[in-house]
Amino acid sequence: MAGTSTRDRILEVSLGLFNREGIAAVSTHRIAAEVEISPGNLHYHFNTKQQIVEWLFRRFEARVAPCLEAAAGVAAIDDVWLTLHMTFEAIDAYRFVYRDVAFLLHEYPALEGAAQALVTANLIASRELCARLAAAGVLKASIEEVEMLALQMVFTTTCWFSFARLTPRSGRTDPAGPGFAAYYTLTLLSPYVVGEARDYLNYLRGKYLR
Amino acid sequence: MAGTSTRDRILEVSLGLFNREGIAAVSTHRIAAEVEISPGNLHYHFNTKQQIVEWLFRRFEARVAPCLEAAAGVAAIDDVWLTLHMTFEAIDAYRFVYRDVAFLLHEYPALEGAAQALVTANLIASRELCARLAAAGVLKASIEEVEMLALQMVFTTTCWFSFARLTPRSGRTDPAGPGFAAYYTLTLLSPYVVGEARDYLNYLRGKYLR
DNA sequence: GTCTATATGCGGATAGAC
DNA sequence: GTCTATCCGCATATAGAC
Repeated sequence: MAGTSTRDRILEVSLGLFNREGIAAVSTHRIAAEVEISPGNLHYHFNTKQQIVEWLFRRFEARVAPCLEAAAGVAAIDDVWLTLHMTFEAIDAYRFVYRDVAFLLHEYPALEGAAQALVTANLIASRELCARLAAAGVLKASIEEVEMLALQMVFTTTCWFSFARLTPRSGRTDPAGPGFAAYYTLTLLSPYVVGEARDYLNYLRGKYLR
Repeated sequence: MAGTSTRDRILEVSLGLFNREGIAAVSTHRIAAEVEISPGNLHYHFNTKQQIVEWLFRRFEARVAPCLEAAAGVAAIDDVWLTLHMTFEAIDAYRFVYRDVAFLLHEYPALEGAAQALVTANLIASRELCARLAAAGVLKASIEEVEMLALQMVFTTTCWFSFARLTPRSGRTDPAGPGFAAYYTLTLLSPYVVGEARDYLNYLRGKYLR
């Protein structure tokens, strides 16, 4: 963090603030103060707040892309486990994006297309993941069931952290962490998993519950 | 709408604007203009914007309560169908609440407890719904599976409409409507439903798909 | 209950010196 | 690249007449 450019520090700090408090609640003055530069200097690097948001969004896309690639290449339950973890960690790192999506898209309409494209890409990758598992005999599901499973997975990756904020932190398992999110998603798959793969899946799920 | 009091008209109009554009994007001036009264008059009825939001939130709670009661009293697939419809219509009518939850709770911390309580109540009702279906032999699921099913149902009712906004409107089925939301939720249940109840459930699901 | 007029503050963005 | 100082506009909230 010491040798990084001011520009990068602005992005880092903005990301942290946006994730914690939401885009709407964080002013450019606030960002400048946190980076320990003047508002004028902030403006030198990014003319508008929107530009900061858009840069962070692009970084988010770049961070998610390999997750989708990994998802589309899955062949066994183990890969699913790995993929889910990658994906949830990426989304958690940029949770400001889905934190208040409606607000984000309303305020920055330019992102609407990109956001929908991301969900669509996610949907395609998840569909592919399910189809491959079905082809490998790990999953037993009709075309329609695969379609719905993919939808369930994308819905979960997109919205889980928003939801987790509303659930009471009960005991050991924290639903707001990537671990529980992955556990939840594996559970969606479980009714359709057959044979010994199912035992292994349940073993993995058990590990999350501790 | 003609004979209603100014106070009620303010709430009605605010609800509409909040649902459509989000709380953050709607100013009190805007509300006053839409109701066709002066900002000063608006202030006479509600001292702060927060008061409007809190009143609407209480109305939302009142609207949801009977849905939870109905859910906890379910005994057959038909009742699930009815309950889901009621619930999604209620949430759709007050969709501003979950539209940008994080923002809502950050801006109006007083609502945080109430919002979490609502989710908890929803969780209890959904758990009861699943347990009753299991007892009636409609559902075959372990305790842990019932727990996860309930969680899935609550997650869906809470976040579905936020997510639907991100999906491309493809052809006939509009994922942003209460109908598709109910269809989606029934699908979550389906792997655990046994016997002729399953056929009936699939028949119901088919109706949504047209 | 309803209005007009206004106070107050904050957030985004800019100008211009160093 | 970085600063200080400042403008502009909007949103919340208020004062006081009718």
